[in-house]
Amino acid sequence: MARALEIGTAEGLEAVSLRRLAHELGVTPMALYRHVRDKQDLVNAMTEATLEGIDATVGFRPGMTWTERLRLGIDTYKEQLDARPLALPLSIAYSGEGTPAIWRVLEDFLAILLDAGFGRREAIVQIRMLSGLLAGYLLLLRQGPPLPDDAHQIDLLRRGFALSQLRLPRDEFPNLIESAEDTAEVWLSDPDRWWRNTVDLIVFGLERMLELSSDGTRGSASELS
Amino acid sequence: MARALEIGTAEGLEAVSLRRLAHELGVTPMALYRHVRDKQDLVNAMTEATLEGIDATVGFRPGMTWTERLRLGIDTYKEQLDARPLALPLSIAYSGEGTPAIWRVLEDFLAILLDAGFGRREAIVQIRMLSGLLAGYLLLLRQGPPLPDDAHQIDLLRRGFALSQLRLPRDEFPNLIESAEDTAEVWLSDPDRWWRNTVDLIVFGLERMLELSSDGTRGSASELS
DNA sequence: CAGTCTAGGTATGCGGTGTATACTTTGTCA
DNA sequence: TGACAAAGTATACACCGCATACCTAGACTG
Repeated sequence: MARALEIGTAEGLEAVSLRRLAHELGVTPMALYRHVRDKQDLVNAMTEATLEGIDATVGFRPGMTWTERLRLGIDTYKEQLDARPLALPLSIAYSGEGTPAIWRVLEDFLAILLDAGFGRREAIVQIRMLSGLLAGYLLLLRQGPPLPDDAHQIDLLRRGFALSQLRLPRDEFPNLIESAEDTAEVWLSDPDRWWRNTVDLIVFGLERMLELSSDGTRGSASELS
Repeated sequence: MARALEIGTAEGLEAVSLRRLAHELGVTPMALYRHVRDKQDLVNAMTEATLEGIDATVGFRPGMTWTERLRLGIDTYKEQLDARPLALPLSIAYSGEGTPAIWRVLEDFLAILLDAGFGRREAIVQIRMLSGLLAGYLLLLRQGPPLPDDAHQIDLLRRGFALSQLRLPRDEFPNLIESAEDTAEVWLSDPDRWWRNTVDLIVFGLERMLELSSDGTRGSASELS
């Protein structure tokens, strides 16, 4: 049932309505309420079905350092989300208590951070932050229409983008105007570039937090040495 | 016009409908189409009106280092968004080319990063990433009902949260189960804590990226020295 | 076998949504 | 005074989620 739903969903989440779905199934709209309490309930079911099977640890191999596993895990997680176009919109609309797949990911990243040397509470805080940052970032990454394949088209878009900034008052926005063309190029370019940048920032940041954390531990609870 | 709209909006964005708004204004629904092309157009107008006046640089003073300005700017930005409950939902629904307020923020952060020593292109990439991360994080921060004031209520919620994890199979989720109570406490706690943590991570990450960037510059384009 | 019970499906209808088309009012200014 | 444009109205269409009441076919049981 939820399956036929995903099919009807292959063309946009907001196109999924109970009536539409019922019609697609050759059935009366109200029949769906035998299987689903609400529309929200439907959304939750869709979410859990979509997220099912996500596993950020697929490429892990024994000798990896924690940063290697973190990087690979984040990338894998992103790839698997990318392979599920509805994952993000559904996650936003989701209202349940959490799905097994999400707990799986939490567990795996928690293991990485604990292994890295974070204290339990610290690791959890980092995970909390990480999940927020990543989900949000992925979300933003997707918004707006995908770039056209035609290079000329892209160029046109960039020109428009740059122009709309060049119209700003020069004295109030000196840097923005100075960089308009660069900005257009960065904004409307292959997302992989900023994705790499983001992962770098997160890993570097976590490394530094770890240093500070262990320093702080020795400093405050100075029992050893 | 857009004003009377924000009023009707003080009680939830999804409660804003053209018909509702028209009724509230003592006017026929179709009358609104004299002032607005679409509902989307309305949303865009609301967005620009809501974001208007955001200024992340209010507390800046002359002697500040770039990290101080960055931290303060991010915090100020967050505060001003927090003061506008509709800012995030509206930003998601927004479909325009960008608002002056957003460009203002971009300009200010761009200035900070350029001053810090990032190259122009690098700075733009960082800004791109930063805006995604922050917007997403803020978004996630808000989802779910706000914590109840009653401490006992909070405790109940936490117990439920922890319990739902303790039900997981122990051999598959060892860390999650071990940390269930801590997780519940972190998840359902004052958001300021993870916010601080997030800002720290971003600043640390950027500092490190800056080091690498300048190293890289000297390494590749080794003209000086 | 007869009878009940129930999971699934149907019929009808209410109140809500955005918006297209065509018409009417009203205020301003030449 | 009359033209004209801005603002508002009337009506209608196609969609939405969902409540209530009714029906049907098959399984399980006495």
